[in-house]
Amino acid sequence: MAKAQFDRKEVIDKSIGLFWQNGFSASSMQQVVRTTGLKPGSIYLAFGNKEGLFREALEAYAQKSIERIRNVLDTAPSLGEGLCRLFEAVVQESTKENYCSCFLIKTRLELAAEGGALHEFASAKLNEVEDLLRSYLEKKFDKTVSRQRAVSLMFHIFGVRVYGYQKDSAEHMRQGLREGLPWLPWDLDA
Amino acid sequence: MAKAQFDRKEVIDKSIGLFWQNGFSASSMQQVVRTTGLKPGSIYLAFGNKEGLFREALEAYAQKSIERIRNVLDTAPSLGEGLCRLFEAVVQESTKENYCSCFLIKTRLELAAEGGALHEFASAKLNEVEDLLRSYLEKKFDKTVSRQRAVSLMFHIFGVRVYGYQKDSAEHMRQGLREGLPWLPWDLDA
DNA sequence: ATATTTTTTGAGTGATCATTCAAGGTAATG
DNA sequence: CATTACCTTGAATGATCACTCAAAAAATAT
Repeated sequence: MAKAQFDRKEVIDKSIGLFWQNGFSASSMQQVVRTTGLKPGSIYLAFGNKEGLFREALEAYAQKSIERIRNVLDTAPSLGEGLCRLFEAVVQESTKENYCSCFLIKTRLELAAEGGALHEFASAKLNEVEDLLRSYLEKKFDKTVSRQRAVSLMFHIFGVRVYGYQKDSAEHMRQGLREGLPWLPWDLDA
Repeated sequence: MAKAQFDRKEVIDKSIGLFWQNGFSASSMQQVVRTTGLKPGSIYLAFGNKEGLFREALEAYAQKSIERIRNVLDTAPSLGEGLCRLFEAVVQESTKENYCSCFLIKTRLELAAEGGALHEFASAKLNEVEDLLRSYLEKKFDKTVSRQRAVSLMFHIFGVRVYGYQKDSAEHMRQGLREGLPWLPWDLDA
């Protein structure tokens, strides 16, 4: 039995880069071949088809994202400060050269029409993020407030992810976040 | 001189439907041919290429959207109530069967990578919406507050547009909007 | 009517799409 | 070493892509 000669994680990471930037439709398998260095046959044996590879890439991205949220919230001195740090990281990310918003959000929007598995998967993962945030909020607030604020947090995540394409908008976004999330300890976070 | 035999507005409207739902890359010119009933030659004579048609469709969508915002805000009994009505309309829209988010937002996300004219155009129009909202806010609030709240309104618009794909979430979204936009007169709007 | 100008038609272009597969290579097993 | 089992290779497939163009039709101008 010959084992796969390529590093699967590496291939997935490169695929995340490609699909995240260009989306599903605008990424061709020939680009995947160029990006990963694999030949078509190897890709199809390992991942089935374009959707299979995209799915694994999206899955890996989602897992990393959710882990990062958990990690930041678990290590911060308080929930509020953790949330502020998460938002600051998203704002920071939007200032980079090749800003790409969020892979999950882009997939949710791009692939909603065909109602396919990828759209469902992206939606499920975004819901998972909301549930996670709510579970953290429920440590400090009652259920009703927690649910409301979880939705509000998602609005602001989506908001920053879309707004972030505007150049030099980081400071405006920080102001907007303070306006909509006044219950977070923005000033402690210096 | 023969005049065009098709109704340009009608063709644009049908193209809006197609491109809004599927995006640029996932909409083929053959679908455009089927949707509009025009033959390829006529389309290319009238609009140049796929990007030209997409651009006109996006332009028409943006104009309609901005006009609608103006209209609602001008006819409402107060600015706050007008804004509430706008949000309620967006929430309502998300409950429909073939919900498609917002054509401008989808374009901004889909076509950011190539940095092309269409991404720039969508971004410019979204900025125009923000400027419009700010100009209305400045009638009631000072410049600083108006700018902050305009950003906050955009966050919530983007938020609802992305969140809206979740089924049966209208009531949750309304709660989330109250949470993040407490300065709006939600209860007067019954 | 006739001439002129513009539009419509729809088959056809070469390029690129996702995907396949037979042949050759490589590693573990007996 | 031989066999087995899996992997890689890369040219080839048919479909579909955006787009073109010469000829027919249609509408105005004279």
